[in-house]
Amino acid sequence: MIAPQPIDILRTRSLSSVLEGEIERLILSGEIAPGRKINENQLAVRFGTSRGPIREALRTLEGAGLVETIPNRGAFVRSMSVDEVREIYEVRAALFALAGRLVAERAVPATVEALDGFIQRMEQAAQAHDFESYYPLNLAFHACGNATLARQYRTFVQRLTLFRARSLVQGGGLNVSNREHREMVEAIRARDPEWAHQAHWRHVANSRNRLLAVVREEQRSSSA
Amino acid sequence: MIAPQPIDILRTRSLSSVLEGEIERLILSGEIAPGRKINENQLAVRFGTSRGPIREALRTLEGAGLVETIPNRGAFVRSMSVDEVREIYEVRAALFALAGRLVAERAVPATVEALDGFIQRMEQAAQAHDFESYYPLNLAFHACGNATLARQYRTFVQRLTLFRARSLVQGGGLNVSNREHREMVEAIRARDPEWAHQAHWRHVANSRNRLLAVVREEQRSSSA
DNA sequence: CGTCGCCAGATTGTCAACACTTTGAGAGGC
DNA sequence: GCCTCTCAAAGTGTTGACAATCTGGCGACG
Repeated sequence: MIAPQPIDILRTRSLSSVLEGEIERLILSGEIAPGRKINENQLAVRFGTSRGPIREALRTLEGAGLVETIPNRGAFVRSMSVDEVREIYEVRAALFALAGRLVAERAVPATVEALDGFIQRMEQAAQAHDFESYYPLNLAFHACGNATLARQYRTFVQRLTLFRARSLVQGGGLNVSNREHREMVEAIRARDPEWAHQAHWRHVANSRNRLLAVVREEQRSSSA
Repeated sequence: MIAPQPIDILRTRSLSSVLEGEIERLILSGEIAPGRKINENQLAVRFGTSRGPIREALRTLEGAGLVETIPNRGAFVRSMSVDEVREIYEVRAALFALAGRLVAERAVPATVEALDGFIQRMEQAAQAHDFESYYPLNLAFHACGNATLARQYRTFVQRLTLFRARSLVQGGGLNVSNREHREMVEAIRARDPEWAHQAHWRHVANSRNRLLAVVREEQRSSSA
């Protein structure tokens, strides 16, 4: 794979867009915890730039729902309440189900093959590492022929990592049943949009339930 | 109606957020046509500010999908292709259907009453003026109990106004069948989530078909 | 006559400085 | 001792200026 960096990186990427990715990484990795304040000056000296591009990057991240700004107080990493997580899962289920439906309608044999191969590797691997964000992004969404949908879905999944129990969101994938995966692929192979829709929807709903169950369990044990 | 401007407008709103709304208006009203370049300096002198806040506002609008920026070339009003419109309608249908489902699950009698009253006024009025964006925003979405969904849906509907045949998007509402409206409310009143889901989905799908039909008609007559 | 290279104007990207707001600590009064 | 007021430090909001890049037209050359 050839890196298209030497020219492009400075040609197509302005400083603020690079900073956007960099700050996003700081947030998603948890280096700046949810609820914490984001100091513009601090970031400016850290990245060796002025505050201008940083402010622009923060504005973009605000639109993506990763950051919340309070006038004259500054920017804060958004902290997700359980209710908000529930809301996001609702929307996510609808979007994922739509993707499943579209793939089932439009899938070519190569698509089904790719999905099959992926599922096999999934089942071989003991750890379904980060399946939640990997599977839909790289396969179903690339194949569904709706770039708008793919982009939208991405931001929603991103927001979930802001949930205070971040490890839970990713760790929840470990419990994911391979049966659900297989059913989704099966529905796509059968080119049954309605089935695919429901299978994908249920998968997200189940993921949500698994997560919320862990959260409840955690709360109970911490209050006990 | 009392204007809460004197204090609030400068207290809670930073200059860039005001500019964001102002530029958004310029774009949605068509004063700056899709595809046209947005000159930062020009806007700066027009609003009597510097370019900083304007650049921030443009970054926000870029995230909302109303503006597209090309490095070292500047910002352009996004122009929607027919394919993109089709994509947006697909996502919009899924989101609207979700709203319908949620309202049907959670509606209290007052909600159904409000919907009923609205439909009656709708049928009395000869012109279903701007129903497309009014109905869902003010009623279904406020009632569905998912603020994230409401916000998301709003940006999608906004983008549609960027479609070159903007008048079509709004004018399309004039042809809307009252039967579809009534069915949606009926499904909600019956508290039948699945029915509401499908009714809302079909409504958007039909809207899309009506719009695309007009577009095709337009193309045929212009090429003939 | 068409093409290429070059230059000036316009515009964006970035920076450093200024103005205003918030915050937190300490002095003073009750 | 507790509350309030004042004030300085920190940080955000905004500005104007500078550097880098793009655009369009002019002239030279093949």
